Amino acid sequence: MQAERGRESTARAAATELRVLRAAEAAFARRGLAGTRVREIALAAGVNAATLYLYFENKRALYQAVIDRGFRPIADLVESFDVDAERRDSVEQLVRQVLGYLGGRPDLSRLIYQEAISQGELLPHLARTWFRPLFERIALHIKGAPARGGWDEEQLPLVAAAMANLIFGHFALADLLAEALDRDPLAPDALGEQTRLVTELLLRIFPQEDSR
Amino acid sequence: MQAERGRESTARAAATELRVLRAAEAAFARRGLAGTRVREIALAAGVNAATLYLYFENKRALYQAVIDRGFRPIADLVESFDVDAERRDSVEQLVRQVLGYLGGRPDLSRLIYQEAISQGELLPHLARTWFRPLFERIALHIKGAPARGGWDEEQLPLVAAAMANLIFGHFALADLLAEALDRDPLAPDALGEQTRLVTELLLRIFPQEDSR
Amino acid sequence: MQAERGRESTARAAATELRVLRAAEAAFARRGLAGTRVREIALAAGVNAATLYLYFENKRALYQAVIDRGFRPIADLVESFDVDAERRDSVEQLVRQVLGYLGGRPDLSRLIYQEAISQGELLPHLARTWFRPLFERIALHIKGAPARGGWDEEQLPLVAAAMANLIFGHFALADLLAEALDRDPLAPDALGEQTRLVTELLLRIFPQEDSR
Amino acid sequence: MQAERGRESTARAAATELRVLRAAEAAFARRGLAGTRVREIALAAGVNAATLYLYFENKRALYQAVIDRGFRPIADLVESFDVDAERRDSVEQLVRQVLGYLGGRPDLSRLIYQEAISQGELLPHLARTWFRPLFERIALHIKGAPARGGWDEEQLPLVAAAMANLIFGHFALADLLAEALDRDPLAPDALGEQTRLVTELLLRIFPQEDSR
DNA sequence: GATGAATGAGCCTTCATTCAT
DNA sequence: AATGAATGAAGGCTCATTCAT
Repeated sequence: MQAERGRESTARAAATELRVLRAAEAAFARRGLAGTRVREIALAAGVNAATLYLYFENKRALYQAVIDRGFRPIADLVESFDVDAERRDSVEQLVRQVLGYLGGRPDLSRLIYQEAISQGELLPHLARTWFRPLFERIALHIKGAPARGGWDEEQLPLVAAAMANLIFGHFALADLLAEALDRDPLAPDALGEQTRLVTELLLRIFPQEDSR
Repeated sequence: MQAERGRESTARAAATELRVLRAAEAAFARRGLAGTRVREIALAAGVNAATLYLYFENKRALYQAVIDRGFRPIADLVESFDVDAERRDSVEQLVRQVLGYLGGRPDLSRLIYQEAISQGELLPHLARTWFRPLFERIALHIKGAPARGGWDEEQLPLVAAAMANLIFGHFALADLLAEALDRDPLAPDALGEQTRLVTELLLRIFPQEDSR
Repeated sequence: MQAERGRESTARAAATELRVLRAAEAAFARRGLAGTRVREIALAAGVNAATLYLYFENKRALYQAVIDRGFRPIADLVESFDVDAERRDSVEQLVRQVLGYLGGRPDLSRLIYQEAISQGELLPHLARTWFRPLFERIALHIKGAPARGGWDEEQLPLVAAAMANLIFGHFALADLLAEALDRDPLAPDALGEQTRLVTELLLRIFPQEDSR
Repeated sequence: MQAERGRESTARAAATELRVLRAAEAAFARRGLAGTRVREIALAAGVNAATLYLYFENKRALYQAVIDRGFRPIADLVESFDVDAERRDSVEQLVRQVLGYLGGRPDLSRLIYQEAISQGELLPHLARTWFRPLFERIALHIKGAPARGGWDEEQLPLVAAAMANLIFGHFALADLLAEALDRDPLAPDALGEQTRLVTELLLRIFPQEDSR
């Protein structure tokens, strides 16, 4: 009984924490750390504001937890990038995978821009432990391509950064694009087109003989 | 005398208003409307917080004024885009011009993402009066290119959006890139390289016979 | 248990709300809505200013609540006026009752003049739902008196108003009278005399054969 | 020239000061010292807020000046009360004179209640230098009447106070009465009736053989 | 585990007041 | 004489956070 109750209780606690994390992710992504109210997160999570403090020391700690939770999967994805995946199929598949994940959680892209723009305290950590490896991996990939796609070596980091902007920006700017294009950039068909578009762009950026 | 006195007085007021607008632009760009404290703007502008209210009805009105002031020049720039400017020189020159302007005021790019991400009230206005024409102009430009650069007609809007991300994202993410690349993306040499990069990308995206 | 806890909790909240209402009544009566500081109410109530907002939406709502709470008993009193109470005993008893109530809460009389003088938003409501019936009841009473006390029908409303001034003014002007008469008009003996005085005045205003 | 300019200037200054005093009287009467804003007085007077400080040291001094200016005529009126004026004509004439003056400046009555209710700093001064003599004079008048109108000596001060309430209250409560009676208590005909009413009341309060 | 009640700090805004012109 | 520009000090209200229950 005691044990079961503990288990139940633990399960309940975990569920509550998850609800809080989800609500916090959405709120922080939209309005940033300073612009988000604790009560608003609590309301969206369906709990009392005081309850948040059972799970997180304070608002900042919750923010940190949101970032950690949100970006671990992305770090894993980056880890799995296969540098040798040079055929078109592979590129398109990879793009589809990445866009698919980001499309399902557009708040992550928003968080990146939030952090970068507001010079959040987590920015250095984010930049070094995740973006730097990502850029290096892309640069490595380009280097492996025949004739480096025609880019100078010193241009490679900027090229990598441009690619990141291409991918994440689509989601971060989704609302702006929706308004300007009269179309929802997060709808499945739009995501499909965006996948084709990015794939095509990548191939133009890094032309590969064997993919033609 | 009377008139001059009035002019002097007006001049002082105008100078104060300008200082406030500049300080506000920097602050809003970084932390958004909700995240920015009025006192912090006042401090940065070197005036008392109460002084802000001599020039702007409230924080929101100041925000609006910042947006209006910041984006009018961009709107003018868009207006002056020459659709027939198809030679490489022209493209590079245009890119240099745009990046030069944005590089000097990176806060404008940040404001765009802030507004888009936080779904600000000015977003629809911004999207319709400025981004939509911009995208249409770009699409028109692509259409005029031989074989449309190989893009389907329905892809064109997304291509235009991608270009916007490419250009503005560089500035919005500047701090993140600085941290990840160990290099200041706003430094003159970096801007120069970015200009070359974007020009090259544009030419790959919209290949033009006479530029080869 | 659950219920009791809820009741306890509710009891504490109710006690706090009551302390706030009392403090607010005293402050508003003295300095009016605009002249009263929220912090000063909170201080008098022994709570933090933020606590007020747990119970009332804003200062105006608190003011409204004070008025509502304060005047309901008076409205009930008016309701219970017995038009046929014509004997001297009855008149004196009624006057004693009214003056007794008002003497215990002189802030209510002050609130009336505050509202009337400052043209508060609640004035029309107060005038129509409470004063108008009061005046009508008094006029009815006079009409029932032999020869109407000698007043013309069209004078009756003004006579009723004069009586109201006679009664409420004593409390509203209490501090002025204290200073001018070197005597506390709210002390029990002064209230006793005032009761005799008003009774006598009423009988002169509305002479009644059977009361002589 | 110089002198004339000075004279003109002085005349202009006096006119400005008067406009300010009038605007201040209206505002203070309605909302009291604490509830009245300096800017609002300035606006109503048609001058810049800074101009007020050319004529009055601060808001409190202006308030004092308003009180002084407003009540000097009343003090004079009290001074001129003729204790021996016992015939009905005389009483009615006096009442007409007082009500006429107060009816033309209802803000004075409002100021009295404001000061008394809010325990203003000027209250003791007002009470001792003006109300006390007024009450004494009335008491003296009553004493001189045959059989004192039937009042005990110790009741006389309260009787005098009641009379004051009767007279000033009509103007202080004017807005409330207007709403409750559907009639403007400050209109000429209403003032006429009120004069008759008060006269009649006075005669009942202080019956005089030779006036019958 | 969860919450209602409470609060100190701080936010946006307004106020009375000053001063250079 | 008059005012536009400016500000220190509140004023109303909200926020993140704590704690008894």
